[in-house]
Amino acid sequence: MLSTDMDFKKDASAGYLANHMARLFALALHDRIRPLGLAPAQFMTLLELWEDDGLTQKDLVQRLDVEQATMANTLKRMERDGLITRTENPEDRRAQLVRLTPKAKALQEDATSAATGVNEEALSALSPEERQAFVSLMSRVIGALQD
Amino acid sequence: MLSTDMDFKKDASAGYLANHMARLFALALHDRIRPLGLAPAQFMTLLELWEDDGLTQKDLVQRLDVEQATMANTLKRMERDGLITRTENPEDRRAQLVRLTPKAKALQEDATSAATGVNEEALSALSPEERQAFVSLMSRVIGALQD
DNA sequence: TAATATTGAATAGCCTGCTATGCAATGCTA
DNA sequence: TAGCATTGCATAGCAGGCTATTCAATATTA
Repeated sequence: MLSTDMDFKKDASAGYLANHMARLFALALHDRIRPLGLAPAQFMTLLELWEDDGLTQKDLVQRLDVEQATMANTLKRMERDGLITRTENPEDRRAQLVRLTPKAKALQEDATSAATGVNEEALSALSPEERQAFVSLMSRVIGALQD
Repeated sequence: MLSTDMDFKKDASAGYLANHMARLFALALHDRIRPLGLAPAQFMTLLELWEDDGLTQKDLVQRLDVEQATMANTLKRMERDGLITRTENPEDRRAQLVRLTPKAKALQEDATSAATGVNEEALSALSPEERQAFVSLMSRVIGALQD
């Protein structure tokens, strides 16, 4: 009996595994940062703003590689939740500067250690060399998919 | 200057990379199967039904590791799109048997080769040994996150 | 400089995750 | 067997992806 493309084994498929793994990561992160009043996409956005407060929506779109509409919705929820404010941009009246509230600044330590905890849990079964290799392989696959 | 958890580098974070990679996989798959009238979650569901037609919703939930409500919505869209029908289960009137339409059966070859193409594109920069290692590492990380 | 092109954001609409509820069918047990 | 617990699904509501569209502000250029 010939083997064809129709024999598709999801448990050996990189795409299937990537999706499953990402869902589990998101769930684990969600569990840990929910007590802080944060959702995963908000955390990712905060990572950039903790580093550089006062970015524009466009800056965030480029740094996080999501669509502009996705970021617009995330920022709307973050504004609703008191994590950011938007202030006028003196250089361009179309764009606004996204600024962290004191509440958002205060979350940095707890949120980053929650995320570090998720990574440690996920990688707990891997040796240091394997962890390094895993991150490197994912980066290369991301590169290949971005062409 | 002390290094703390507050120095969180997203490009070295397994969770961030997993999310980014999964989004790129999903986009690539979506592009390739859109002409077939399929969306990614529908394809995943079809993979199980091509293998075993006549599963229940509960079977699909267990095999694909998604929540029951998620699968209920996916099946609703698949029924709307003429990919499945639901027939009475003689053994349990609560559950129905999900059956493929001829249309869905006819998509198997094209859809699986589209997915195979995405995997090949994604892994194109990796050696055969690296591809093997990558799949194995993802499986182990999934296992660690499932506890 | 007036007309046109580009750019930054907002909005609408869809898919796919999730949690929380509720309901009907089935199973168990006192 | 009557009552309670469990199970299979549907639905509501939300987050966060996406595309497509629109609008106002800015930039370019004829």
